[in-house]
Amino acid sequence: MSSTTNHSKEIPAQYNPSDVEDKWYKYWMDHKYFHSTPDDREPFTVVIPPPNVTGVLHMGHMLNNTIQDVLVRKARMQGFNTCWVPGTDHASIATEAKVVQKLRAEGITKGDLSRDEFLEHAWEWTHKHGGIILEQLKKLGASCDWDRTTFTMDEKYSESVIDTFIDLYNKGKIYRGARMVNWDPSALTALSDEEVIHKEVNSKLYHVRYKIAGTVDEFVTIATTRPETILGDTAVCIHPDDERYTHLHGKTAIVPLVNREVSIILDDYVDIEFGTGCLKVTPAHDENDYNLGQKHNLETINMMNADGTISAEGELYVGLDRFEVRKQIAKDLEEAGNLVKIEDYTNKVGYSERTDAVIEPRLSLQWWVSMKELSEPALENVMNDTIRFHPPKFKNTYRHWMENVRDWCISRQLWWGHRIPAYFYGEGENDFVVAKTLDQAVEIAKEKSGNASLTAADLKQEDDVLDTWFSSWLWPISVFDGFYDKKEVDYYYPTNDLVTAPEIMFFWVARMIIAGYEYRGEMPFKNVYYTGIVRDKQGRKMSKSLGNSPDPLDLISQFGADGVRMGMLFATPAGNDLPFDVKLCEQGSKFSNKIWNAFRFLTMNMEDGVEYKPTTQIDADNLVDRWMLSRLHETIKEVEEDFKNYKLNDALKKVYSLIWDDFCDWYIELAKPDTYGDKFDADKMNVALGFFEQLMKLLHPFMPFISEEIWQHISTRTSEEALVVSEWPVYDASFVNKADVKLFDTLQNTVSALRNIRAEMGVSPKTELEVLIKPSSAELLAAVNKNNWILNKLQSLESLTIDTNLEKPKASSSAIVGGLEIFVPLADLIDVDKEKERLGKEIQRVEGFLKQVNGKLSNEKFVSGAPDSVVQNERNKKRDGEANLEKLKQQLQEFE
RNA sequence: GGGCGAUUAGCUCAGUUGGUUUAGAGCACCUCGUUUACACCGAGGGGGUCGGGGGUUCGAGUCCCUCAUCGCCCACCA
Repeated sequence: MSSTTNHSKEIPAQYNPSDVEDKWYKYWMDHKYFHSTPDDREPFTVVIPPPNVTGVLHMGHMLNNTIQDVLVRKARMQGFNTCWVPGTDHASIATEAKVVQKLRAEGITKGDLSRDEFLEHAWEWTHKHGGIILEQLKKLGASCDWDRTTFTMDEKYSESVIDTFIDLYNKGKIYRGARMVNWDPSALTALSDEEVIHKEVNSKLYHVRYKIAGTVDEFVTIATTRPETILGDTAVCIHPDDERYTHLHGKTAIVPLVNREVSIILDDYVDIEFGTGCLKVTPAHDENDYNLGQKHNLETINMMNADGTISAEGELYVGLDRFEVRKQIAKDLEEAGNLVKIEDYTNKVGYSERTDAVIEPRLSLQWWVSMKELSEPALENVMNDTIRFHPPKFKNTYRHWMENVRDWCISRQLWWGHRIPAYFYGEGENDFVVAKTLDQAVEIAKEKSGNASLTAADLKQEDDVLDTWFSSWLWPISVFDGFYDKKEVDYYYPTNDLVTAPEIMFFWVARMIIAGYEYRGEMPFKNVYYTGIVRDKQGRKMSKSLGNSPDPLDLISQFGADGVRMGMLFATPAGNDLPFDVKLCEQGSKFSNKIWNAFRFLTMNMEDGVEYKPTTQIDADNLVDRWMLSRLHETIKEVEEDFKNYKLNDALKKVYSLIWDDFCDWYIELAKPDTYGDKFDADKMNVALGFFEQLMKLLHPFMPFISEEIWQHISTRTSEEALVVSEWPVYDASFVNKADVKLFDTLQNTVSALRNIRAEMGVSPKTELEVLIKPSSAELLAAVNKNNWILNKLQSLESLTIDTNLEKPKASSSAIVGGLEIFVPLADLIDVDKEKERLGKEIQRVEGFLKQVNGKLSNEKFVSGAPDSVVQNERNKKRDGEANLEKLKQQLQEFE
């Protein structure tokens, strides 16, 4: 395909992305451009936030992975040994829930199956749906090293998870203990604090009176939102200083319905102001109550089963669901005369992140990671910017969490995941050992129990698996097999950029940092880029359940991957939500088409049989070439700066504008041959192609497919080369000529002024105008004279007179641009009223401007207080403004 | 209840340490236009007292206080 000499081939006016995107992805893959192995170059490493293995691509993934790909592709072009590791997460609870659901649809309940049978189903499900999402990422253009695809339940990876558990246990950082946990009665497992979502709900506050023991009609009234827990009450609590209840000190109360006599305890935990100032205590079903129970030695009545139904210990309503009981017990309390009133009440209730079930505080024996010490380096190194957050505002959130970090509940009563390597040899709470294999466990158990005759048959492994995040916190290390083979991890670690959503800052980011310092003694990544949330037009988060998310693959087939990437990036500063609108993708695909047509146009202007070769050797005598080169390098510099600050959308907008506004609207327009039917001369074409090539390089990280397609057409290259691995443009200050940019800017404004006059006067662009220009200096005269062809080319002119001693023509339309006074005599065409209106508007504008300037200058304190340069600048503004005003007024007088 | 962050054109956002043209961009809107790529285009235009109030300063969209609205995170008030 290299610089074909037959250019007459028909190129369609519409760019069709699907024609080229699959082709180039395959090409990149076939040439192994995404594959990385350690070498002498500096590495640039990114690890993907592993999506759920059975998940499907949603808009959040699109945004997240587009950003990663932009960063990775740019680094690759800059010559880094770039390695973007893809993979998937086993997503313990989410995947297990899906498998359970699927089995239920087949009439099988989880309880009917053995652990091994269930896992067989789970693996089958995983193999069937697993990795679909990775295939979808390829459509987006993600340049991952697919040879490194990792799954958190791969054999080696799993080994590292288990070894980490054992290591932390041996260090005393993991312990087993009975605590109040967040219980998900639907998934039947404990959850970490982070997996609980607190939602504000409208509920009821039930006021219930408990009879004082030994009295006939003395009562104490408590307030509760969960009346069903009355069944588990083992005390009533009041504040010791509450004078309303002094007479109850030392008394006991009767719990309604169950008629249990419980003591009235005193504790300053009670808020006298809240409700009735009197609290019922249910130690087994509320964390605060549990603490009170510990303190006051209260009995615990576990009145609820794991699935949220009432247990035998509850005595009443046994087997009924908690919410059923809530309704029923209110009625029964009322009948019994114990219900005082029900108030509407708003409070926060915890829900399971995965199953949306209402969380039940539940006393149970779980495994915990002791977090305080582990998290210290992780806190410090984010606060001191060793690890940089983008945007930095998230440091606050991070600090707040880290400073108040609580121990991490890592055991889950599930089967899908890494099974905890603990083995029990007895019934006691501490009759267990932690070991990598059963054999090792036997040995340790013999020692710990003092029973030398223990055998493998006496040991029973813990049923629980580990929290998914207990495996993914090792991701930046374990994807390089970093626990067992240092070769790769020493090269690739620490990784460079992590791109993820702020919602998993605690689940994942913080914990990876913790694990990084614990196991590598170093940060896992240098930068964390937090993306926003993709929302619909109404501001709602896009989600499957709301059905408000477009299918990413549909979008790609409609607008092309390039168009969709553009659409996502255009409106996304780091950390800000993205209000998604397909119009943005449409804008992206229109941009593709614009670029395509620039290419098409150049191709149409190639002579058959001529070999063209893009060059960066511009025509030094041509202002337009020098201007375009300056603009290119100015933009390279700005884009570099934006990348440094992770302002990808700003970088993209600058590249967009450079291509569309500067290159297409001005450069190509001015490069067009003078005469219809003529082709470009070869030198001019080669310079244009040279610019185009540089532009495609700048564009490539954002729109990899169309840029590669065009590059392959225009560049001279060997068959092994590709844009994806070409050299990123380097800023060169010597190519930026400020004077050229300014002069060209003045000429652009001159053209705009003439267009404005035509538009306002209703003069067709084709009408040939007589134009007179009066430059304010001899230098400007020379410069404009030399480049008058630019005006001639962009405007249909009958004559062009440039003279510093110009006589102002009568009855002309006029404008002032930079140091140029422009006159267009339009004797018969001119509409005097319109011209007066035009001038009047301009005079008004300049007068308003001068008023402000004069206001400053007439302020004695400004003149004496402000720096000289600022005052001088205002004086210049005044001088120029007044001169312009004078000219405008004269021009207006012509018509009076 | 605590903390953080926002509030600039109809919409989405830029606006670096307060002082280069009486605030910029894209989209949307209005007018004109098929001129040698592109109507998925070109040209021109309208539109903002920078959330309200107060303060610091010669000077504030930019700094401080306060109020209002919105968003996010955290928290064991039943």
